[in-house]
Amino acid sequence: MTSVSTEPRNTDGPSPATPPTGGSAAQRERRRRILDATITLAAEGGFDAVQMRAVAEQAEVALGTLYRYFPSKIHLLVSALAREFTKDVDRSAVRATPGDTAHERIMYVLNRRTRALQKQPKLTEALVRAFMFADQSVTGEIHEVGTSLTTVIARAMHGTPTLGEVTEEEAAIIRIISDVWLSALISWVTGRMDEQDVEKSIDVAVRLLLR
Amino acid sequence: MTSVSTEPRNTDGPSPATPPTGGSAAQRERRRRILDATITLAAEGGFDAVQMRAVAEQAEVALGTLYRYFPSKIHLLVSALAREFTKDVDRSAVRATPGDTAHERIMYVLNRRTRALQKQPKLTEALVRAFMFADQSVTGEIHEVGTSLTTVIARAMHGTPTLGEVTEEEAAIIRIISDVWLSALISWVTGRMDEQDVEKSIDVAVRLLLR
DNA sequence: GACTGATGTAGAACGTGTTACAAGTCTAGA
DNA sequence: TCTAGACTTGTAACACGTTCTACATCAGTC
Repeated sequence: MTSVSTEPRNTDGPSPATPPTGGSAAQRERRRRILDATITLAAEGGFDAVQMRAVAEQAEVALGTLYRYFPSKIHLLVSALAREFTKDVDRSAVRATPGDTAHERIMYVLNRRTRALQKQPKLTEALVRAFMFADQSVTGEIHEVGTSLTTVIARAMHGTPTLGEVTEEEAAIIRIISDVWLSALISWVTGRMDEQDVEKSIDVAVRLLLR
Repeated sequence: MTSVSTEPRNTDGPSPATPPTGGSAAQRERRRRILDATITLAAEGGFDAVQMRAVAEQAEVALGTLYRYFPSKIHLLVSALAREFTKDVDRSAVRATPGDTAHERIMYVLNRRTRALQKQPKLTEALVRAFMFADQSVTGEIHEVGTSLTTVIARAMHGTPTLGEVTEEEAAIIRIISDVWLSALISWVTGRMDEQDVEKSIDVAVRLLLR
């Protein structure tokens, strides 16, 4: 039912016309309201419920303004995902991850995040689908999400909030784990895996990669 | 610009109202024409160019008929992908994969397929995006694609066209390789990786998993 | 205080996926 | 052959992402 733009657009500037930190206080406030509305609607009804008119109305901005801030529905949802993930990264910087081995720590971090997402299936569906559908014009936001994820995994791998050097090999392993995690998440969102399958598949991947 | 349904629909029957092999000769012929038109349009203009009205026109069926055969654009594209992959599996069954080690054979198979896809970037974009965006209602077609992929990798791993027993561990490794491959393909489609990155990332994953 | 350019608002308009409907056509079985 | 039912067709209508237009507001400058 819902439509989704797939054409690159807004090619003359950075993807979010209003980046997270720039602009006046009123603008940052509008941006926050828009993302809040997005999360609320997505949590209630998933991807399809995030309708641009509904977001605009709930955030109390005009439709044109919404599009000025986020040039497409996909940008909007991926930006929302990036904001959520960034919160998580900040939290993970505060204290060491529990667990005696890299395997345990990585599983701890990923399972915690997985379970948090699974508590809000509609929201997760909306965010993950948007992430996967994103095209070239969303590169910036996608990259932000990817960075958050690898940072958190790298911290868990080393067991310290401060991030030391990461070797080539470790970086490769982390990327693969991210891929498996995202893949599992999609499978879960689309009903092809249940909660246990997700944890299991990540566990196997981590075990195979860290041996 | 393009719209994509994300609601489950056609919930009272199997996803493709007309499965690949059933129906009259005329129906199989119509199905073939529809998928051919889909591939042609996708190869020319990617996901956005696969417009349902255009597919119907080129396949010389009515729009309603198109929807009777494929209940949504996503079903249509994923079915097209499944058909292409199935062809590949059939081919891989004919002769042994070249290469002295499992690593070499897997890389041979995946690289060959990757390069084939990269020769038709628009087509690949359309098929991969549809695959990733697919929701619950497309489970059947998705599963078909997944099976093709794992079969081909399993054959390459063993080096024989006939498929012997696959251990739990091997199955897990194959799934992870599939995940990495699909992930890399998406990154390539969306311009976040180039050809070499794709091959490299798969090579690293296979090396780490088979050591 | 008036001007100007950027920003925001309200709402219409457009394109494409999807659905609905009325009428024609084909097929199996009596 | 005739008929019931399934299948096709052609076309209109609808929903929602996206774009466009005309006007209002606001911040900074003279």
